[in-house]
Amino acid sequence: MYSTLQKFIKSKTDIDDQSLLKISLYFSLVKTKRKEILLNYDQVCHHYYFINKGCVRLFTASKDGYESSRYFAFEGNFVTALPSFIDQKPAEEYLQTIEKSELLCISRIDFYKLVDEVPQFAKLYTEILELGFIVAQKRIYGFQGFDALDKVKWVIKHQPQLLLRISNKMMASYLGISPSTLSRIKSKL
Amino acid sequence: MYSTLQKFIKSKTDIDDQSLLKISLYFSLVKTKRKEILLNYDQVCHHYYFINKGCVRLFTASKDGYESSRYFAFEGNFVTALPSFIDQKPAEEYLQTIEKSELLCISRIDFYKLVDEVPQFAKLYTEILELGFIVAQKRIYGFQGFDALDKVKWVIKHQPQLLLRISNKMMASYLGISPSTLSRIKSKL
DNA sequence: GAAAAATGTTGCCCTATGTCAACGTTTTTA
DNA sequence: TAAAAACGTTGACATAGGGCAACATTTTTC
Repeated sequence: MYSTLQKFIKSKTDIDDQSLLKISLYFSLVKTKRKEILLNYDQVCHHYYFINKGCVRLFTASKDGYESSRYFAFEGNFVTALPSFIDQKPAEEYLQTIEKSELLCISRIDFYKLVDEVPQFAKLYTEILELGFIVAQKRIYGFQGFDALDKVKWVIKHQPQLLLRISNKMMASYLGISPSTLSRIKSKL
Repeated sequence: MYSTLQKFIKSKTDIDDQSLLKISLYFSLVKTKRKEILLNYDQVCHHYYFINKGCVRLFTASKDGYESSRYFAFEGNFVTALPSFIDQKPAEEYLQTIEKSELLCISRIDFYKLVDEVPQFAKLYTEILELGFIVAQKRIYGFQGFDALDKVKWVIKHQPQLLLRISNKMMASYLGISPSTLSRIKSKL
């Protein structure tokens, strides 16, 4: 149950087995169906998730139902609605599984407790933040000034796995283009 | 010289005067003209800057000279090309003052030394990362799916000071719209 | 495994916004 | 402070990509 998580942590920091076990035991297993909402727009986010299996999507929806996908996290990665998790304000975004998934869930309280008590976990958190920041940067700036074709090419180059696991509709909402346009572009590649 | 920096640090974490002084002494003063390049596209970023006075812009330029502004930092804030600073790879972006400025500069080596040696500084770094992440998020997602008018309104609401200190041209390159369009929109507000 | 629902594709038309150019205004430089 | 350069504004025009609808295909549900 904890092997993927432990492998992930070991890959990021030098850690003894005892600390690793201590960390692990704060995580509980959550099994979900596909399209299950983990966090609603108005909710404050109290959990961090590690994905053992499946895929989690971070997105928003405008009043008229238009969805805008922000981020997709797959096996072996952490995901949460970080701004809400940090500030404890309403998320203004949704967390949702897009496949049947197995998640390891830790409460915010326990998470920050580990950050305080286990230096390696603090280091891990710093690396998650650094990496998150870099990915977010690449995402914004990778797209800035791009037309639809360039965006698709960018994803093919930098996140090819997305195209394989994500529906066209979600892909389009991630790229900020319409499904029609995405469809037209794909037919010309 | 260090008073703004020290005020900033005190506002983020509980710290004794000795640690504060220790931190301060690693920073050296850099005075710049306007439009001075602090970091070039191909360079690896070795410094973190705190802005005592003035303004620093983070941007990229495509081969044909089109500039895309990423971020503007003003008095009392830290700024660097973080992905390059973290990974020590070429920045693929520029750092530039847009006004005559006074910066406090710390080398990457000293910066991480402080992160290791001064717990409050580590905490400060975590907060900078958290905040940076949140701001980057708001930036991406605030703009996603917006047309030009919505983007301008978003900035008026969330970063009104930008409109006062930044030229239309830079503002447009920040919003990802043409100066003409920005000009037309402003005339209709 | 049949019916229903969701998703993907494609054509037609339309709008927002880019490009270019002309001109006025402000800022910079010497 | 005068000349040059950069910037801002506005009009005419071109075009990428959105909206909608019809139909095809795939996925889900019972």
